[in-house]
Amino acid sequence: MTGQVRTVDGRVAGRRGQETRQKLLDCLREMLSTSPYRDVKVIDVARMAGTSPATFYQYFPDVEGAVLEIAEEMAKDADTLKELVAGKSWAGKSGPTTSEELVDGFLAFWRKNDAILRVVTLGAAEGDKRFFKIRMTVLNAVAKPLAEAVKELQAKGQADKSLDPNAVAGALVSLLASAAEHQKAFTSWGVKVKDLKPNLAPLVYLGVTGKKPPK
Amino acid sequence: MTGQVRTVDGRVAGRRGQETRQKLLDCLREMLSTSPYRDVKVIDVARMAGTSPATFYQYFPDVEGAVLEIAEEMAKDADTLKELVAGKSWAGKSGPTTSEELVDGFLAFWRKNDAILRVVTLGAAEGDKRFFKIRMTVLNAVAKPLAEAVKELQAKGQADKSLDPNAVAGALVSLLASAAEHQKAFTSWGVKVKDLKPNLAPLVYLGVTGKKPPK
DNA sequence: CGGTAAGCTGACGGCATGACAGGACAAGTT
DNA sequence: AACTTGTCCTGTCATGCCGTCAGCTTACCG
Repeated sequence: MTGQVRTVDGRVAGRRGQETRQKLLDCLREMLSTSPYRDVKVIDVARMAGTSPATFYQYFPDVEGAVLEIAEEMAKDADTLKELVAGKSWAGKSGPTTSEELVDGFLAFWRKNDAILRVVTLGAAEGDKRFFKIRMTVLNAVAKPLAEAVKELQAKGQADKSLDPNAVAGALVSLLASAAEHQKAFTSWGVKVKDLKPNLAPLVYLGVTGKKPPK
Repeated sequence: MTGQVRTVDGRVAGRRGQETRQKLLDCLREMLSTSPYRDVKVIDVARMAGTSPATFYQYFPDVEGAVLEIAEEMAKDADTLKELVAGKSWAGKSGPTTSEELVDGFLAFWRKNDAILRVVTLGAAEGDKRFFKIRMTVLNAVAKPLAEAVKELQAKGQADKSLDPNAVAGALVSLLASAAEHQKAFTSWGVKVKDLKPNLAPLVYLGVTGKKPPK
């Protein structure tokens, strides 16, 4: 099914090898969250994992390759984000609740993976297709069901039909991603972290339904 | 007034020196837009500028230092973004126009400086205060006047007072920044680049005024 | 024309990269 | 216990970039 884990030179990795490999990934992850991406060196990761640079190169072609690995793992995890929107109702009083839970869940996910997402975001912005794809996987977990919700509301005549559902959903997800990545910016605008959710949620509701949230 | 340009070892740069310095900055800028940030090396920049690495280190402490220089230049330029919002009306038919011009102007600015902004965004996300400050300067050029506009509308009773004007303005600017940086994502959602403006503008209008744009 | 400061680079030690061959190790076989 | 086999790790090496310095060249000025 899933091809076995292999070393760069084609050998199949056994139990011990996979452990080392995993430890390297863990250390890299740790490294990414403590130092600037540009300064992450193979030798530091190897040292932290109690092994040598040569070992690192047995399992990964370079730092980027290992980062991609971590990112793909995270992308799988992003599947759980779907639940935040799929099957939820935007009608009546439950609408604002749906919106709040979406904002909350999304911010939590981003915060949990912020270091790796930073690198993914950069890679995607730089035009790297592999990183772009991973970023889309994460965003789509929310954007796709969100676009569906908008479509449904439009069909029922409860939302502005002149807007492209995909564009609206995409914009809202972009907003959430940006807000999550740069929470500090909001702090400097005088918006406390705990006020982020109550302020973003109405905007999401507004975007999806096109009308003010009911009190 | 503005302290003269100085080399790393304290000498004042003369005409010729400033030219070399500028050429290095130009080449670095070029480099940033063609290769991943992580792979930009001093030696490549120097080679492109027809000089030696040692010369680079005369004018800049490292790559990051030079990038900061470029970014600060751009931040000054961002002052023009203020005109997009300051003194503009959100009432009646002019509201949607204001919104469209804002989206258009902002996207254009971002596109023009996308390479350097990518790095600034990364630096800010990584917690580097210098990059964070520069990013805030750019965003504030739009966010500050936008927050003022929201405040005014709230005072006139034309907008929802339960929302924090700073939060709303910040969120909208974040949205624009994210959309600008990841236009490709929208393409992959089936939203063409030329459809970006007509789809983002109503959202901005909606966020600022809290109501649907008039036809 | 000589003095002074600016401007540039060759050269160097130091460190990261990336490849390889060979030794250590675990587990099963005879 | 000796042997075999395949996995796993590392010492070592060539290469290339980093960042610094001494020293050479160039420009300007009295």
